Amino acid sequence: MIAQSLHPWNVTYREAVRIQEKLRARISLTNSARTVSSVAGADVSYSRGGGDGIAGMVVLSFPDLDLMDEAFVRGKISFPYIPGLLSFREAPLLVEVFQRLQHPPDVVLYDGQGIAHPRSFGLASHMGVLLDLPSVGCAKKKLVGDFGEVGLQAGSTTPLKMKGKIIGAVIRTRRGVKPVFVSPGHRIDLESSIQLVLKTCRGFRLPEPIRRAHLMVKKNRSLGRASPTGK
DNA sequence: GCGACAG
DNA sequence: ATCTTGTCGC
Repeated sequence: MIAQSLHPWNVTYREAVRIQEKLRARISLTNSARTVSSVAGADVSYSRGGGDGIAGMVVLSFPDLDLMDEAFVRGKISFPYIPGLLSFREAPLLVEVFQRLQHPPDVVLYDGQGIAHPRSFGLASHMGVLLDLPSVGCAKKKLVGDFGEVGLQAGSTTPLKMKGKIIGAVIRTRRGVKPVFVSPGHRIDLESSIQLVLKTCRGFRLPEPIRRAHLMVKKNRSLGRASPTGK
């Protein structure tokens, strides 16, 4: 159970930034999982206008990537989208959906940044700290940082830097597509983050866990109302 | 003041 | 993210 008092979501921009600056100290960039036998993917989709949304998570075996578990939850989205504060908009529902999983994963891939963030505390890092579970950020666009050309071949990577420090990697997960931006979230290092993303790709731009979560969430949205069990 | 700007 | 038709390519 997550202590509500330590993780308030109804906050102002200033308070949110303050929380990030405080929680960033809890991040660990050392691998904590001896072995990875399951990898989860998370995603959130919104309804038009943005009153509420649906968060979903799928757990796949690793390295086989067979479906082990999945869950989704529909709820209100109160915080607006502000670059740098995405977690205050999506984390509430993501924490809820995570708690509905029957089989917690060894690591979770999030559709957003890890430490490749203005205050080194993107969505993946925030979720990792809240759940105290290894996490990796895999975004479709960069939020911060500079990088050079990325090889055209699948698997090519180039470092993402900010103020001279390597904060992540830009990865071409597939030939002919735009690269993705990977950065460790919590309890994992950059090299392992990169390898995890590459090993979970199955011919698509996005790693399978995130891709499956995205499809699952979007499917349930079209089905209308939420399921009583959320599963 | 002018860009940049996860989902 | 979401709003949207057709279209190019494997």
